[in-house]
Amino acid sequence: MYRTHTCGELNLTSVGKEVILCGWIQKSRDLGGMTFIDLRDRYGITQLVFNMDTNSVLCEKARKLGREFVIRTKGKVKERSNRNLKIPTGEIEIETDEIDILNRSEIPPFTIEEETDGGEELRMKYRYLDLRRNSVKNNMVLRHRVSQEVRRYMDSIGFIEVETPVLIKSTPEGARDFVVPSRMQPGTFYALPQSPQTLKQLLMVAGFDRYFQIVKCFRDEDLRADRQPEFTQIDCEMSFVERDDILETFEGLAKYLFRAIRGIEFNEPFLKLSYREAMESFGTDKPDLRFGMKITDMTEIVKGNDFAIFNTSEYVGGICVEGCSEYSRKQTDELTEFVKKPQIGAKGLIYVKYGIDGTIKSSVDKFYSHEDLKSWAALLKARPGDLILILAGDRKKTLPALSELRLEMGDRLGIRGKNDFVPLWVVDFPLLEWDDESKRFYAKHHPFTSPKPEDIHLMEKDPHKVRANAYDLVINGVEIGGGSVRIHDAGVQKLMFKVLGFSDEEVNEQFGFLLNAFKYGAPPHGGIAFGFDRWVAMFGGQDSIRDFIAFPKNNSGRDVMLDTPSRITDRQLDELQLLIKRKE
RNA sequence: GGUGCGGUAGUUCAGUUGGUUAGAAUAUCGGCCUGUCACGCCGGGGGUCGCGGGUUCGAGCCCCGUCCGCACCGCCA
Repeated sequence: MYRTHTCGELNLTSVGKEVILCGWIQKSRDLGGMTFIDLRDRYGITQLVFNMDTNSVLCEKARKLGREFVIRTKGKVKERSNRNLKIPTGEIEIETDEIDILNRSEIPPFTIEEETDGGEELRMKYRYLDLRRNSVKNNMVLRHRVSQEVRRYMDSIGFIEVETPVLIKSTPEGARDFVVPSRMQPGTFYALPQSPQTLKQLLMVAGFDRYFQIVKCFRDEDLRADRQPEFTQIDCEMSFVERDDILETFEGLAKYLFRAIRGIEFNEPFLKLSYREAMESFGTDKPDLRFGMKITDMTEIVKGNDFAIFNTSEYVGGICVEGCSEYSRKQTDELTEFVKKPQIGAKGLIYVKYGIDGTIKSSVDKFYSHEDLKSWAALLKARPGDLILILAGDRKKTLPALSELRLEMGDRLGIRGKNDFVPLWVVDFPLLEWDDESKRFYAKHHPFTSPKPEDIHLMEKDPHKVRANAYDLVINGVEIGGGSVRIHDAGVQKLMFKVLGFSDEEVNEQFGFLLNAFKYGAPPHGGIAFGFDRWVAMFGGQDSIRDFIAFPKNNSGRDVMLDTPSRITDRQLDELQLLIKRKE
């Protein structure tokens, strides 16, 4: 046998066994008369011991092994005289008879340890070394486990996994497509799917009824810590359902995963919040409900005094921060700086400190009486000891700013616990969104999302008001998934394209294949897609998805290990009949 | 496209108002060390201060440009 055991499995019950282990040198400790070597593989670390008295030749050989050398070693399992209870194999060691050096290693550019000294850029360049580290390796194992559990559960409730093509058709709606030139039809291009949306709908027309796929999707947009140009979705679709059937099915998946992966039980149904409620109470369509601190509309109560900002603002809103009435001037100044950052964009911050002794102090004492401030406190349900923070301005900017402020205060108070999970459904999104630049409506979700039946009559005369049969699964302020009931009626689909300003020719050219299919008996259907990377990162307790992807791209979409995107040869360009337009 | 922060030893960082030979830790190399497991002790080597220009008697430090990285805004149906 090439190896008999891994480096993670031997313990006191194995004492006396002859074993063969393979792995990488994690570290060696040379004490002169004896040398210890930590041998590492995927499964753990086992200590090898060499003694000058018993085998000086081998001991000298062991001393010369460098970090990350790959070796194969034979020896006998021995109980340690000094135990290391920090590792599972810490009660035994291998008394070594033989070492084969399978491969040498250069000195790695960063230390391959739990707490590496390597920066992110370097780790990405040498990702194959970074993946040797426990924390990153464990993330990959977690990812594997989640995908296995998804498949197990989806299969158990009758969903079948179907692979859809990766070379598909570009559509100008939505995100930018990654595009692949065709050699056989020069001048034409495939596009990589932003999601298999239309294909899964065709599978419904085909009668597949319950489909899912763990699938790569591609979007050529700028990156973030939680956004990669290629990412993985759990893509799902089902037929003969209405909205609540879909929500129930995938709430089941979510609950199953939380139980299987984190051992967390959710006995109650997930909260459902309408888009409108979410915006009004939390200033965002993906509220973090691990803590309260709801936004209160103060527009009316603050009007009528001489404070011009409040009188002229379209919207005034506030949050009540428990137990922060003793915030110092420095701290409130910091918060003011925070809301004035360009990304937040508030003009200023007004505070009311409701002292523990019942006194009220505010930054607008000149304009409002004690009674006025007391009535504000009552509206926000503030109690002595609380701090009220108020922003004013355009409703469209102020609510999101309050949302950011709320999250900031949540962080400061330490009430966004890494191990707390609060899922909810956000429902009844608007169907359409007005774009000022192109002076037209865009589908907020996508053009196949059905309007709520009771709102269809508003489609042409009041498109703003039409609500969609669309929903997001939000956990801890992160959009984990989103979907909708689709349009399966040709008339409604035509109306939708009309409102979006598509000509018949455009519709036909871009979506003809789908509308054709709908002529042949499309069942009512709907579905959802989950951001797999985000969900895994959330289970792993982190915000960035990068360390849950084996070989991620950097901030500017570059793979620094492969050093790509990169140029192709002139010959390749010729075959594709492509010319590169060079800037002057 | 924009904003902020950063780029100094293999690595992570410090570097005072612009002023001797640019430091620390760690890694690495050599020596000593028989129970280490963050081994310990002694010693050594290691620098295009991202790049280009400017100001100055003098620039790691100030100014301009540029490249790269991270976070965010726009964008992400």
